[in-house]
Amino acid sequence: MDANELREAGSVWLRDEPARKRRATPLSRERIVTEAVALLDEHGTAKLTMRRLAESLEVTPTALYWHVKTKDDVLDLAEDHVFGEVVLPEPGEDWRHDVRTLIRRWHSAMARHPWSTELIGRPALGPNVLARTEFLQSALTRGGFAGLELAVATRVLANFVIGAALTEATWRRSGDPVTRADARRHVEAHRERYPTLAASGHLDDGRWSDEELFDRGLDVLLAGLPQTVVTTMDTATSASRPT
Amino acid sequence: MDANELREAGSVWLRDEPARKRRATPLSRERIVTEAVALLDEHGTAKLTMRRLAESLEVTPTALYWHVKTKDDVLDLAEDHVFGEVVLPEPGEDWRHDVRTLIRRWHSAMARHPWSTELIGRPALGPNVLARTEFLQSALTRGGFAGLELAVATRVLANFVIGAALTEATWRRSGDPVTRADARRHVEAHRERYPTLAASGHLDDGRWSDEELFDRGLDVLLAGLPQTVVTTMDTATSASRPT
DNA sequence: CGCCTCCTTTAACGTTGTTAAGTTACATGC
DNA sequence: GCATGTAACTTAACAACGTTAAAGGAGGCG
Repeated sequence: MDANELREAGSVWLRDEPARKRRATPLSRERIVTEAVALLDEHGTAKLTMRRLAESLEVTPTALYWHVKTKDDVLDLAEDHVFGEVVLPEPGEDWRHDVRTLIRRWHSAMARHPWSTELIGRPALGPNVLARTEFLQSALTRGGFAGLELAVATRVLANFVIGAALTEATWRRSGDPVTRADARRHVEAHRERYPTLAASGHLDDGRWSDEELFDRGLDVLLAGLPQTVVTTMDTATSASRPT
Repeated sequence: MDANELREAGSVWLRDEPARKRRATPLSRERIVTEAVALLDEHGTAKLTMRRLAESLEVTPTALYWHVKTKDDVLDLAEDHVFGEVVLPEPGEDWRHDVRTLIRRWHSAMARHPWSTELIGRPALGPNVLARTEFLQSALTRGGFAGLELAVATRVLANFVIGAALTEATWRRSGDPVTRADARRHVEAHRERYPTLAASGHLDDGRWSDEELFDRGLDVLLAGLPQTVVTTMDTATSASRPT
């Protein structure tokens, strides 16, 4: 900024020498992603621009484009980075345990980076995503799932994690200003329209922690999965099928 | 565009009279939202700009700002519009049936407008969203859920719908170009890294329809919900709790 | 010394959301 | 029937954004 002014206004002697081109630690795809994640953690997706990202890296915006084709690339890489944070458990003898800890770690990784929920809409076929799916499916396979049941189980679990992360992020975001209190007041003002909602305290804050709700929800899923092999004779009474 | 050229170049007589300001059907918040939804359906979120929206309504971009405070307002309204499309079932005697049809309709509404999954991150406390939550909670209450269990059940179901809609939208989007085939080829090229994935055909296309996977998943959820009242003595053995 | 490749900068383009200030059409009060 | 006011819209402009084209310097190699 002021460096620019100097360069234009002053005489030769006052100008600082041209910024050296070879950086001490040159830019790299990895450094870009790391910094992007940091910025996203701090300010969210809306505030991440190529210019700000470049500024944080002390580089011109256009320098990024040598390492990365487009901004979407950065976002894709950042998203995959989140999945890279979930370390896969050592497969044990209890597949339920494995599934459970994987799901928990996955969930907590997304909770650590709430912006990842906004980015998950984009085609996610990065290596870390695939590795995680592989682990999940292999654990379920060990549990006796196959074919359609395997596909259903995979999706149920994945959908739950993603939905939970998204819900919680939204919940937390709308809790910042008066929005939350507003909604609660709105519900109570129209009690006749939302009787159950008003009574259940659905909008109340710390009534139950996200973690507890998530864990109990995971219990529900695992209890509902048809247990064809490991435990026979159980909840196999797949619910009735009304239309 | 050419109207502009005329106005500048030609003499007074060649200029067309200034566009009359009072439109036949004046702009309104509702018309804006309707048009926005149509554009979103057609081109997705990335292509929706205030200028394009204005153009479709045959109005100057800035005209929108009289009816709406910001672009985010438009998106919020569009999102709530989607929820408005899911008609609440008539509460019957079978709460499971009610829950099931509500969840199904909710899911299909989001599937009809895939862009809604990208927008669901934003604080969603619109009237239609609240009405839907009220219905869901009241049905569950009739089913005997209360307190923590009610909260858990609500979240599990909501998370499932949201996660499913998002997953399916992503899946469909990444199926457009060669991306999907690329991923499959990548998995098969590294078979040693993804043995289960390669064997299960997780990336295969129409192996099972989204609808079937969703319905079966819903079965799992309903089967797993603790049935405290309707059916006693069941899955209450909440699974083990490893860390 | 000259050349080549890697990495970065300077400059610029078109597009975006949004604001400020006008301008017109119509309703109303007198 | 005329001024006045308000609702609805336009013109003009801004800063910020993603991205491209072109140039230029640093270091390695001949």
